[in-house]
Amino acid sequence: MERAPSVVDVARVAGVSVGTVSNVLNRPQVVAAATRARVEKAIAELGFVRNAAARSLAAGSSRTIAFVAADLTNTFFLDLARGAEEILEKAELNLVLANCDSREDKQRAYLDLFEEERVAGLLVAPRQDLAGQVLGPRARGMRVVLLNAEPPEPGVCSVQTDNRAGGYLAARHLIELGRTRLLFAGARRFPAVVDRLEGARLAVAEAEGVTLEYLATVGVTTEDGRAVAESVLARDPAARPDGLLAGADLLALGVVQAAAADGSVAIPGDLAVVGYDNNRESWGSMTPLTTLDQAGVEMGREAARLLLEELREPAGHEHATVVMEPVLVPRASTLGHPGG
Amino acid sequence: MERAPSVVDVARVAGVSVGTVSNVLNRPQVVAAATRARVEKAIAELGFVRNAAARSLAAGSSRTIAFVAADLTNTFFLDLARGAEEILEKAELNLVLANCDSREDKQRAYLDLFEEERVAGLLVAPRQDLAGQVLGPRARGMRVVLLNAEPPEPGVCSVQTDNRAGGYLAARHLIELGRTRLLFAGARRFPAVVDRLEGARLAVAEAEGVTLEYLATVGVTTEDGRAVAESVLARDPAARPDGLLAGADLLALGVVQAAAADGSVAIPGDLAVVGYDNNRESWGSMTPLTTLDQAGVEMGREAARLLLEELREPAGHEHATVVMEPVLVPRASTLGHPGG
DNA sequence: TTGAAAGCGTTACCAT
DNA sequence: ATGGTAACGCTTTCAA
Repeated sequence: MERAPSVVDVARVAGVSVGTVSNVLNRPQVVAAATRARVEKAIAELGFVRNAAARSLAAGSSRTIAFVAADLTNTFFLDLARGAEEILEKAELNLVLANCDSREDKQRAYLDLFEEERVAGLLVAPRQDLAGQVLGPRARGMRVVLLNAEPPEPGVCSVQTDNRAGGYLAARHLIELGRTRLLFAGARRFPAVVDRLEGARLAVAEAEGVTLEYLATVGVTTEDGRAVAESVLARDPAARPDGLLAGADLLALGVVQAAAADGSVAIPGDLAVVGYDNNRESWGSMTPLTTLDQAGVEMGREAARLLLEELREPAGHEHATVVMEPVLVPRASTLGHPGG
Repeated sequence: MERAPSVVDVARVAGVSVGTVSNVLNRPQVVAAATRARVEKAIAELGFVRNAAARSLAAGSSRTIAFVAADLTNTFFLDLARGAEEILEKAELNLVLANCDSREDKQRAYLDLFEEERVAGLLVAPRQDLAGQVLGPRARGMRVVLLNAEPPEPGVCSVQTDNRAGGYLAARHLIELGRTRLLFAGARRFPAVVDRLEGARLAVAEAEGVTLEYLATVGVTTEDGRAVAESVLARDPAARPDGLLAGADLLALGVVQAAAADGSVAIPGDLAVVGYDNNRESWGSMTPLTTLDQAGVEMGREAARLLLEELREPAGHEHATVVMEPVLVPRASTLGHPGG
């Protein structure tokens, strides 16, 4: 356990030069079969493992991509990671993950870390109000693709979903079900939430006799959802909404849970609820949630493709913003029980 | 964007030697305030960012720890990561994550990757039947601590939960509620599941007139749970169990979902269900799940502490196996509705 | 307190 | 097809 064996040890044991060892490692075709065998034998005997640090230092480039995610507990982010991994794997690139836990300081720290590590590229699904943090690394030459966030300035690739369309679809769905008093709950500090609200407004404007109200929440957690339910339940029954658009699934889940616990508001009977995210964490919901699916895996794939493109042609690369359409997944929280 | 500025650029601009630059980076106390200021100014001007590869190559040690997880979609693993991060952060160590998606090849690949990267240490929460994969890296001198898995051989630290105790607690809980026909469902290829079953057997042996039956499943997913429900529903009502011990929460969740969809078996009325994991993904369950919580965050902390210890005293380090006690979290799937 | 120079383990290039 | 050698960017002696 002295010191890990290096290429020079391998070279010595195999009776060849270090250049040849490097060749069997990187361009096996150019080395004679017999020599290659000797080198491979030496590698096995010594238990030699390449030193990636030395490698990327000498080669001037790393083979790993980092994915910095705002919150990995939301399965949407993990779907993004999976999609990206799938594409990167084919390009023989590795993907490592970092979880920022929705904390500004962690996001900053991980971005710094990966910049120091000179990873080949950065996939960043930031806390939406903190997308600007990628500007520094970008300016210093890092390749970065943003996911699920508005590019803070042109010239950075991104993959987003059309949140306005999502909001529109959600509202339309409720309107088509005959709901007329809609309530949108969410935290305006998230740009995505603002867009969804706008989309919902659009759908309401197109309809006759439908109203839309906005209820501000602190965040978009289950707890925030319970607060929304409380606020709704506190109202005179006649003044209650009959359709709820939640800024996120967890928020919707909180509402559904609290409503069930209280018992005086039936879902979807009295109140139809639409979430957003298709977060697996809410899949087990008492009343399966109608939601907007953002096709996370496909977004991740797309982001990885964009990044690969930028890596391959650093020069003639067109910065693109890919916008994907969310799709409505109707379930019991608006449709009622499967049997009915 | 030519070439990133290096310490020698900084040194030139600041009018000092590279050694001095390195000193302000690593041992700021030893350099005169004035010089330090000049260097810091140069660093800011140039937008210098340390190269971690060069750093760990020269210093012979990295400042990052990798966490290789079998399946990050299970929030338990993310809790482990959080706990570890909390401790490592204080030691100025970074934590990067890798998701193996329960795939043997990915787990292998990530272990290889991090060994090549010469990370300072490895935290591995493997697929339980693949804990042996850490043996290679260990033998070559990597510091590794296993989480949630039996050490494949003595001499490797690990943090586990007492699965027998968990199984025992789960069964005892059902027995105390008066259930007498217990069914344990799970996949025996997971050592943890086997232990839980054993624990359950123990509790049953202590009780009068209680029977325990084992039902093999393919895995421990929601889908497997639905299959379990199907199998139970196919039986003559008199031959059905009245208490179910599931090998994991998702499995339990599937049972609950399928039972609700069918409607002929009330939970917990006809069948009380206990899960295992306290997986957040099942928190929204129609019937909140009674489960065993494994204190993931604390396990993560403990693993990180063990790893730090091993890093600090490579020599006189005692390999430890820390076993933590799971705690029963009783909820509606065994107790019935909160109001009743 | 600062400078000079020797590595760290690999790749890449130029000879051979 | 193979060998020799100069980088890569940093840390770490050791002297001054």
